[in-house]
Amino acid sequence: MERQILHVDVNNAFLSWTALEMLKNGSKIDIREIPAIIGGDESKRSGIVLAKSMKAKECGIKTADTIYQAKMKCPGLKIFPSNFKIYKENSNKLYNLLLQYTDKIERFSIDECFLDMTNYLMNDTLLNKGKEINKRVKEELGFTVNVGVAHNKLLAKMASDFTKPDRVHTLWEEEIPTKMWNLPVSELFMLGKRTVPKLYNMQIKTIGDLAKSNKEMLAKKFGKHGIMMWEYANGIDNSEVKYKPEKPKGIGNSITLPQDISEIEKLEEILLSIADQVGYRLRKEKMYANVINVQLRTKNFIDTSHQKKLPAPTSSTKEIYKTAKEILKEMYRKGTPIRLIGLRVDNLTETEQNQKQISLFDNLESTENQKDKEKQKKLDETLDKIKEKYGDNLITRAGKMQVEDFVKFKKYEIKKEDKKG
DNA sequence: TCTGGGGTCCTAGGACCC
DNA sequence: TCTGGGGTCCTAGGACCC
Repeated sequence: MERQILHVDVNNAFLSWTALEMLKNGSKIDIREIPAIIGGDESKRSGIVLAKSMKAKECGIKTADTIYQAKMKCPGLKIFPSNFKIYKENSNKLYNLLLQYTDKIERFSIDECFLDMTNYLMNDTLLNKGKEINKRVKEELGFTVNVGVAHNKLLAKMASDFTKPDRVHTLWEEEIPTKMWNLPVSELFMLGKRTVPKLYNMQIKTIGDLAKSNKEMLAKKFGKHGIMMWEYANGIDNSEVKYKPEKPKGIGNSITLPQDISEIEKLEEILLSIADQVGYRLRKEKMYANVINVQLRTKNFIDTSHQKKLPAPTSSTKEIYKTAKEILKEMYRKGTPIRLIGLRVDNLTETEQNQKQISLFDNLESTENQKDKEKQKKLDETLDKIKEKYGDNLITRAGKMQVEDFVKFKKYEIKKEDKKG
């Protein structure tokens, strides 16, 4: 049976939501009406464009431009910081409104949802439902959305990306040649900046060119990705709307340092505070990590990552940090200026026990070791509770030296702030 | 005054075992 | 002395998304 799919996409989400918040707080200007962007902080070296107003877009500003570039393109540009707490709230409001139409909703990102409306149309048409959602979001929530209307997720997503803002577009199978095939191939979902130039060299310039090209040839050249892009270009997508929240496959945090760091001791301090965050998030998910991964980015933007599989799954901050520290030691070349450091846990499982290890390892483990583990667990639990209550800003491990290290880092951050001001 | 941070999935090569 | 593949696990890196 034909499926009935909607894709709801908030227009300039971060900027619109910031605009609403400002208006709520008495602002006289609506930043949606002027050349404005939501951007990172240049002094923290995270100066990129996260969202832009229509007027900023008209200047040629693109998402992920540097703020420096954006300013050059548009003198007089207004720049505002992001606020993810506000974004999450608005995202939830949208989700709750959409729940009135179907419970089969996939939250594809903070500002995008897929709705499976099959069996939820109630004698109405899919297009009418899309129009109703578009109208109600605007009237009840105060921001606008684009709605894509189609028979699968890919086509619904492509449709919502047509003219913006505040529009409802269909993309039925018979409309593919007129509405989609004339678009440049770079507009197709999942075709990024690496693949597009390769296709151009093959004289594949529009989505239509791709649709009419040879599938086997693409498979040979691009593997699975080649088959997928051919199917997408032809509007083929059988994937389901994943409405049940899924357990994460991995959890990670990373930080671009306010200034390059070339001393491993300092990198270790930062790694500890990241391990603390990651461990906290992992325990909140009630999951255990089997793989620890450390990522470094040099001052010249060269990324490397190394990982290690653990003998048994863990959620202990201490163990995560211990392994991460070993990995860092192995991969870090003395004196290299580091711009970014990150820590991820992967291969997550829902149990602490690794079947293979139960009989072998646990029995062999000394009682001393077990006691230490118990102690660590208690410590993690206690610190988690404190974080829950007061936020996770100034809480760190209990070890005296490590606390000092953490304070040192905080001071270091503050010093950078002062310099800038 | 260049270039965020959070993810997922895929591929390729080496180690190791049979 | 020389010469096999198949399968699985592990790791590093790349590509893509928002």
